[in-house]
Amino acid sequence: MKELINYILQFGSLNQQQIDLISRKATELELHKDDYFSEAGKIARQVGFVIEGITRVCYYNNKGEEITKYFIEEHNLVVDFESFNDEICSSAYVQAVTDCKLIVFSKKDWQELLDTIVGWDKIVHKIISKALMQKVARRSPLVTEDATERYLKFLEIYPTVANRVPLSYIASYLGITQSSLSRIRKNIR
Amino acid sequence: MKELINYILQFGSLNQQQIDLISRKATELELHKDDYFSEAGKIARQVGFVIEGITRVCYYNNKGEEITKYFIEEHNLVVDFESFNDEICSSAYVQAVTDCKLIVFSKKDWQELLDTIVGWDKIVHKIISKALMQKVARRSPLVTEDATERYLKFLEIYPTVANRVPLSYIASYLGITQSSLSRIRKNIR
DNA sequence: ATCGCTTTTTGCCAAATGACAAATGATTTC
DNA sequence: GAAATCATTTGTCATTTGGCAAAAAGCGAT
Repeated sequence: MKELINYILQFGSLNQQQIDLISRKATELELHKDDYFSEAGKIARQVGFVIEGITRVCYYNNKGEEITKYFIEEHNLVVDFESFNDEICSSAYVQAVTDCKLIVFSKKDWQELLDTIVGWDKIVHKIISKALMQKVARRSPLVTEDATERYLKFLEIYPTVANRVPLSYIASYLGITQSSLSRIRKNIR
Repeated sequence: MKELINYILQFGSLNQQQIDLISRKATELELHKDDYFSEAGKIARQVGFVIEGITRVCYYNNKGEEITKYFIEEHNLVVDFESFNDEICSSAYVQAVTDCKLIVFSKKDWQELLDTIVGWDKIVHKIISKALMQKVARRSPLVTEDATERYLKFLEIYPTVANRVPLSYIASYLGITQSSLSRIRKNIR
């Protein structure tokens, strides 16, 4: 919980009363490897914060291949923001890649925080904007690189992820095949 | 100007007085093809709105190749948001790809709008968030596709752009070579 | 330890893309 | 309108990556 509060305080200040309110609304949630946090075709009902473990957002393309859109590491918000906010069906799955410990807020409690805490909306906006910018910053450079450089960038971008997730997830994130990635890994060492 | 106001009103409501204030702060700016709106190494000083023409954001990679990060079409905000907001040096160029007509706000005037118009910050946040989500949504799918499908997706994503910008810009946006793109175009018809 | 299952590695060959250079086409300038 | 400049297309060949299948390695359950 302290971790969540510290994270939030990076984006704005809160008094003790506000912090207590947030803490009271928060619930712990454990996910097992491969569990879904939210699913395509459903409406995201929770905002989560990853305390431990790695999650990913993935979808299926028109060939039925499973594609990893991005990974979400410890100390990040995990939420299908569009779906959660606008109450529209999601087009992607949010899945635990390892066993995970999360702190979650229900839609109702989240709304209550927005209504009660002055400046909470600004903090949330900052958090979301930063996350979105990070996604752009991580994705864009990959397109223009060859497979090896993509993997090297991946290692920079997600230093804590590479050895904790299946190779196939990384491959689909990078847009290369498993076999190619396997060969690339071999050549790098 | 009407165009800008209509655009803004999609994201929230404003009374006539507020609209007038925005209109008074706005300045017209014409850019010629290849002019820079903002430059790498400098701090972005203006927020713009594209009335006519196409701009792009580009940068140079470690091999000195010029890479187009994305295009900005008519009726979109054009601003290096991080640089403008945090007053840090930009790492990218914002450039007119065709002759452009923009409406711009100086940093000072923009700040005044934020201070004066209740709810302006929310509207801006919405606009920015939407733009960022769009960037993610446009970029991510490209990584996992082959060159031909990337170009087809490009045509869907930027239907108004394909025939108005140099092939080389599109190629660098898609992460393929000019020659390949030229061949792909030939094969599609 | 062994079996069954999944993930990763490897081999082989085909297809896609890149690199480089030359030719063609388009546009600007004088 | 000819020359110069820039953008696009095309040709040739090398390299990278993908597709497919089999082998090897890792892992959990019994």
